[in-house]
Amino acid sequence: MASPRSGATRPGDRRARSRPSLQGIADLPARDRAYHDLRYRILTGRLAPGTTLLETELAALLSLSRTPVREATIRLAEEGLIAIRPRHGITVRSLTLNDVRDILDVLSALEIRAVELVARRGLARADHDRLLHLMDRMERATEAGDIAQWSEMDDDFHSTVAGLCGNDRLLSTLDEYWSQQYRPRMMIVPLRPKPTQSNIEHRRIVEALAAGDVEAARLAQQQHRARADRQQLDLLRDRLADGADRA
Amino acid sequence: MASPRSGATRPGDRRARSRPSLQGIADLPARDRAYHDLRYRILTGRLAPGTTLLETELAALLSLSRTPVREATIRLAEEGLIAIRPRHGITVRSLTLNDVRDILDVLSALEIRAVELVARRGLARADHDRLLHLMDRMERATEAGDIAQWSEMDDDFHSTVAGLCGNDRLLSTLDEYWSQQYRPRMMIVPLRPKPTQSNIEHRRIVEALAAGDVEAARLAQQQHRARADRQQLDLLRDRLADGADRA
DNA sequence: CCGGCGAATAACGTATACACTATTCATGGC
DNA sequence: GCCATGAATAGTGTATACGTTATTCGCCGG
Repeated sequence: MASPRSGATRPGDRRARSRPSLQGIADLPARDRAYHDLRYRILTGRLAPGTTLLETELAALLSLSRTPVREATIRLAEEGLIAIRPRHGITVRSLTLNDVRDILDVLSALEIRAVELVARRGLARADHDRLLHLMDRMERATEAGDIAQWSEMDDDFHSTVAGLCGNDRLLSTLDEYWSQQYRPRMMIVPLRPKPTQSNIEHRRIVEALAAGDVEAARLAQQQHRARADRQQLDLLRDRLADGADRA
Repeated sequence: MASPRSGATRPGDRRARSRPSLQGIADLPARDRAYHDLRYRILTGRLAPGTTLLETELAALLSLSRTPVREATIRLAEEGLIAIRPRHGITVRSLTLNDVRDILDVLSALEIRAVELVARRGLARADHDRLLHLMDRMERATEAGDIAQWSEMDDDFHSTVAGLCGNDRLLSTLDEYWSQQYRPRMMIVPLRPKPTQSNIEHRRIVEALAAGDVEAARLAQQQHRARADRQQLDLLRDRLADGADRA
């Protein structure tokens, strides 16, 4: 990513919301392999929230020495995925409902700004077509009741839009917060009702973008996120009601 | 900071926009001392933009071994203050006008969200009084033509407001971006005209906060930042016109 | 039986050592 | 004279070693 950050995130990836993956990290330095490997395990639940490991144990797990593992964990801690408590271990952070709310509050603010920037820059024909195509597919998935696939495409949609904003720092921070809400977001996929409202709102957003109407785009995105975030928090509350109070 | 980040930023500091300082870092671990020391030197210009040093040289400069210095530089690179180019050195980042624009675009989006949150939470009497007091002093400084002091209080004002938002992650990210624009902001202080318009806008913001009017607060903050950022970029462009094209 | 004090231990923070590789400089060929 | 090729070099990435200190466990006293 041509971002201000140093450590390569994923080579040649210009989009926020990179779905967890280990593609193409084989020849990266050990520190970056450790970072991506751990991030992947955390986001996919292979390292469950609450899991606590010592530096030495993590190093053994990854077959590395403590040095690159330390550097990776510092980065992951900065990004909010783990908590480092010296002599108590490195813990995969679990999130309370309030944590998720805070994360979404930042995420949505950033995404709104991204959409404003896209509207200001204008939408190229190819990008517009791509979004229209995506929305068609999302609507078909909705009718077919395939919420899981819809959810993936929803990520893709917002990621694609944000990716057009032209502000790498914004994308970088967006990606950081997106990572933080990835697990809770996945948790509630099976609970989602048919996202007909989201589909409508997506159309409104793209229309505003195509028209280059910054204010309309801001409003559409803001309302979309406000409603979607409220729904996500509600579903998460239900989900957390049976079980622990953390995700 | 009771933030998601691991490395102590400044012990017991609950505000964003911590003015560069080395208070109370004496007994922190070497890695954190290195981080704060370098950050301080960069923000205050003691390490000028473009300065390039090798890991070994930095370690010697700080009288530490490479390990804690490396960990500090990784963090500073993540925060956008330095660029690490292996075998070419660690360079204090200099910013183009476009960089500053990108930074301000993120910063203002975050600050707008912070203000919305404050409005939603409501303004305690003590905080309201404090802001009123600050605004009085800023207006007196304006009349007295003491722009430098006004600028400091302006930081204080926005920092205080943001600090009331109740979202530590937001504050953390806000602080990161605030650091990035600190130097360019300082550069143009001597060029600023009397900030009478800002003073008026501050009153509007606080009124909306006191009324708990989220939408009015958002609008007031948005307009304030849009105008102030535009002014800052204009002044910076002038400033950069005579000299290099980077800050 | 519980609580506090102290020694043992082990985890971490930092320093250092080592090996790899990118860069540079010099030499030789074109 | 310039470019390319190779060896020298030095900076970094990683491993490891070491010292400090927080935590834990056991023992003793209350």
